[in-house]
Amino acid sequence: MSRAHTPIALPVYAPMLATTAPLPRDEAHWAAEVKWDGMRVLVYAPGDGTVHVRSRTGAEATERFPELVAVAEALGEQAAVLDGEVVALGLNGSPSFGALQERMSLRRPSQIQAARHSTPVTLMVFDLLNLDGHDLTRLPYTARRARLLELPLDQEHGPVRTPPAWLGDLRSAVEWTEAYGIEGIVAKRLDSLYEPGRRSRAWIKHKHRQSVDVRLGGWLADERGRLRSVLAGLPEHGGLRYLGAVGSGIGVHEGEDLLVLLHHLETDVSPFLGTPADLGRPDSTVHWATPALTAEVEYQELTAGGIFRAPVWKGLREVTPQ
DNA sequence: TTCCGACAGTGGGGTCGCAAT
DNA sequence: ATTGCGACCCCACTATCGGAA
Repeated sequence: MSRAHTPIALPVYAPMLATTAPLPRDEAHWAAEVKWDGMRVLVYAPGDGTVHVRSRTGAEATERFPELVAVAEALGEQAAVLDGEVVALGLNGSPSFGALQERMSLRRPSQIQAARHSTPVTLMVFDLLNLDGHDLTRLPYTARRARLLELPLDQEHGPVRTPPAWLGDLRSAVEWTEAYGIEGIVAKRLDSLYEPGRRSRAWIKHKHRQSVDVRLGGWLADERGRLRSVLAGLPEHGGLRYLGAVGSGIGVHEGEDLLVLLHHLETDVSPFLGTPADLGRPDSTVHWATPALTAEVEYQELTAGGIFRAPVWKGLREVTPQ
């Protein structure tokens, strides 16, 4: 079978990060890629048949995704450092972060082996940082992409993909990803270099986020009584269906104002249908409120349990109906 | 002087796996 | 057998500080 080859020394890289910002107008100078909803990884293949996988923060992740040895098998003696995202496909065939979470959290080898079949993962490769020991980060995006696409990574039925990018057409990318229910896109400047460890403006992420008007049925306070987050829900069957706690986006001043309003509405009984389980940190105190306040909340998606993922407070609505 | 960029800290949802109960 | 909690993953945002523009 495959002979062991001499590994090539590969430098350790930190992944380049994207900035959240409005999409650029000079589309011709940009490419768009799908923003995969999974786990960011750098894959080091030194050319000796092995791979090393590291997470965004540099944590060792090789054992968690044993199927990624496919990278080494595809490359043979070639050495490379790849940047990509590990995703798991849900029942509908599109990437499911929930499905991936179970995979990436597994640590015991026996559990991982069992999960390889029930929850297979795919590596979506989008950048090439090093080839045969030669650093490519100083090459522009288009050149790195060209070198990447020359590699025999994308094999039929394999766990490794090199998805195509839209060149000079961000609008199509936005429409396509929107239509397919994909998280969003990352726009990348065609002439940009790879900036390891930096959150660069040469990469701009654009997400399709949801927005909803919720009722406030309570809040979580810290030890000193200050507002940590508000408990949101939607009216249903005479009560509130719990949607989650929202804290991000509430400024200090706004939080103080909000707390005054909520105190006037405080009640002893929960307005939520059933008791929301696992409310916040243990050192938070729970307060219930008559759900008279309406607010706008933005979020990424609902989890399998029907709870906000990445909720952000947008503000109180002027008028509360009813 | 003003405007970033980096960093630390805060808020959220979630999983596993080990230690304490 | 349960429960608590620390590690890690994902995410958005706030506040601050120092240096570049």
